Amino acid sequence: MTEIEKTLHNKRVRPTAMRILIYKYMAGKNSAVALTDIENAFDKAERTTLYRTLKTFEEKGLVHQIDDGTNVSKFALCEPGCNCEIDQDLHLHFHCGNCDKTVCLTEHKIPHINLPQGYIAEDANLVIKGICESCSQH
Amino acid sequence: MTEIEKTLHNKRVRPTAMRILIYKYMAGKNSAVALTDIENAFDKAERTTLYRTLKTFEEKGLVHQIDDGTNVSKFALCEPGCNCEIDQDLHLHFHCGNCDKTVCLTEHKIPHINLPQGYIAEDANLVIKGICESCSQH
DNA sequence: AGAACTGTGCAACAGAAGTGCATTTTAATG
DNA sequence: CATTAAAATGCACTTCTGTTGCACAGTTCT
Repeated sequence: MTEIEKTLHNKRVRPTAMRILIYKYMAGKNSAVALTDIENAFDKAERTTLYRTLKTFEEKGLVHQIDDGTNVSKFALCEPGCNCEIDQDLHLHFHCGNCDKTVCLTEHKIPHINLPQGYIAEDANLVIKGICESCSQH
Repeated sequence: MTEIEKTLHNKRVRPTAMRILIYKYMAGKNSAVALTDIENAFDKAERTTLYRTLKTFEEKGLVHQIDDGTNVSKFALCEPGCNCEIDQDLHLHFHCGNCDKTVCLTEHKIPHINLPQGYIAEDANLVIKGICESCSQH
């Protein structure tokens, strides 16, 4: 049993061939991926399978969905300690307008905001847009 | 010349009948509107016209586009003093999961975030999700 | 082996966003 | 006021993402 199979198993996700491939693919990227990215990476892949796989991963707390403002949902693996399916891990995300990549800044949590009277916060999404580390060096 | 016509004129937007209607509609709402909302409000309206009208309004600084995480673009009128087409007015937005409305909290600016070395911020989007004022009273 | 369940593939649909082109409306000018 | 150029509008269509239903394949359990 490989590391990845163990990880899937720990999160109660049956480690099928496809799921392992998808997990491996995501683990190899340092930025969030869109469904279409995975689809293009393996040309044998079915959109539906990927779609449902990502949903399963998300439900089981293996990945989290990111809305970076591009109107395309992105996904990124959760950090080892992250329990975002129970208690949200509200880190912020950075979207580079140059290379179009979105990365998690897991060390940077969303600051607490005082809302007006009557408003109840349950979730938050903060995306910073600009130029990322590798693009700014050129 | 009405107030609205003056406002459009000041922003170099030709005040056509449709534009005045759209502006009036948005001014009457206290929450952000989607293109579909306007389409449904006037059944004579053409999607394309609305689409391009909103784009024009946005370019000329009459409205700002809001990405509230619903994957549907919303728009809201800019406040009188707002010059968000030049120098962004980074207030935050609140999306209510109950009534599905999105509102601007113009008094609440997005706090400054210290990014890691090499990252350059140009824009930011912060959306708080939860229960809004009027929904929490029931 | 057979039953029951889960995962996968195919086809199709829904909704939003966006484009090209012809026509109408508006503003500007003589 | 008639003419004309530019801007706005309406219509038809395309593309892309997300989503669902259903049938089939693969897995697990007894």
